[in-house]
Amino acid sequence: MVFTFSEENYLKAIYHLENQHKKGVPTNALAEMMETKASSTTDMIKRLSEKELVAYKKYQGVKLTSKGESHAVKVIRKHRLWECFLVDKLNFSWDEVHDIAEQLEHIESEKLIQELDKFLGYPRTDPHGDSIPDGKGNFSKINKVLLSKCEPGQIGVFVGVKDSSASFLQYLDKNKIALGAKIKVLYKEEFDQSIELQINDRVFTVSYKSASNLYLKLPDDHEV
Amino acid sequence: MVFTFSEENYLKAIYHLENQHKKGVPTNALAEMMETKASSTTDMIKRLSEKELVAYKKYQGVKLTSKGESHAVKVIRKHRLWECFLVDKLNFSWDEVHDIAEQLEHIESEKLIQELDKFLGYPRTDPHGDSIPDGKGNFSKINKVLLSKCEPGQIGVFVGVKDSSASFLQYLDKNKIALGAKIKVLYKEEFDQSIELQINDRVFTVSYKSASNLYLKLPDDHEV
DNA sequence: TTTTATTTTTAGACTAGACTAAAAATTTAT
DNA sequence: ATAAATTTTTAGTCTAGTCTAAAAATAAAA
Repeated sequence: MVFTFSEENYLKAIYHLENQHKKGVPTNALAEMMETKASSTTDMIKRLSEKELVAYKKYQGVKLTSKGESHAVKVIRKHRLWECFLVDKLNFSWDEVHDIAEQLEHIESEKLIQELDKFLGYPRTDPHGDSIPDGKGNFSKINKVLLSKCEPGQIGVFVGVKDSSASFLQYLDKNKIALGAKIKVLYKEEFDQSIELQINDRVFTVSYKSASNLYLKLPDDHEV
Repeated sequence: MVFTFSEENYLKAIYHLENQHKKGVPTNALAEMMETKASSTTDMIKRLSEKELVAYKKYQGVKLTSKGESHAVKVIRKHRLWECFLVDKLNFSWDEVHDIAEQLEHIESEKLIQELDKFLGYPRTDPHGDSIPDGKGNFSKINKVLLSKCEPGQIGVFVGVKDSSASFLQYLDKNKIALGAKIKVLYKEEFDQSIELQINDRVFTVSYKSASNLYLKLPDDHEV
């Protein structure tokens, strides 16, 4: 089966939205993520449905079929491997890689991605802490939790970001918050939900918005 | 200026055809290289002309403007650098890289290509012996000549192929003819223009067709 | 130089992917 | 439970890039 770039981008978007919308991704949500109009989205959904990549009933939202999901995961695998390549081999910083990986993820060659994976030493996470599916599409789902959901006293390791926009990543850099940092929640301000943390050896306060973009791995979590 | 993949492919094709068609590339020649119909080609020529990438007068064939040529060279630079990457870093053989490089050459990022160039150690030729334009678009034009134009007695080094199709490259591999081989023309058969050569230490005969795809660098050629 | 052959362009149609505006279905609120 | 608001779909249009068939221009041949 052959995929257009556009089809791949929609599949990816549906994949990501399915977390929030377990009973079908609404057309509007998909349209917003794709930055298109709902009518265009309906058109694409019909095409994807025709190809049996999504299950679709009018007005009921859309879900990936196993075929659609498996392809979405392939694209995500490619995206994340290319991000590793850019950071590990070509001296890019983590806030510069997203847009280029958006292009590279559509390059079609099984051997290319296999060899790239090998060349990079089979990395298990990308520069933003997201885990990289293996050749068969299997994730190592690590048990991470949003900082904004943590309670004072909890301790964890900063393992990923939710929103990997350049501006957020640059904010983290500027404030010396890097993947792997040990974080302890000291205090949650009731008024604005900002959180005071101990990060490595200093005290730092993040807004609620920032806290909702930071993933921690808690020490009592054991991977499968 | 933003370019579609299709526009870039046409620019590249025109660039290559300009060698054979100094006074304008005929629509049919371009259509044949692009594997499209002449009518489609005329349409594209008009679009390129609109963007001032080509100079075009009806029925007169088409020429790249300096703007068009400079972009064509950029695409060629990317193509050849990616080929180097695939062969040098990802264990591809020279007959496997063309199609993937055709995809990768359209990835848009100045920094990416700069860093890739650096990462590869600023290679000056690609795996097929074609020279790689530098960041400013300058080629080191080496003085190579087709084997089919050589006369008995001439000696040269095999430095490149004209047609880099997988089947031709595999034929060379099979017969242990690799870039860098020292070749002496022993005899040209008048009947079918096949050429008997001494290659390294053995004697080998190539057809006229093969000879017209092999470039030699003659010893009396001095680069600029 | 007139006819014939070839090349190139035009005209009109198709598809993918987008859009706007309007209609239809669903959900929310009174 | 009906009205109002929201969401989704349909209908029709647009562009890029392709096609076929036919017309027009150029080149080759008689």
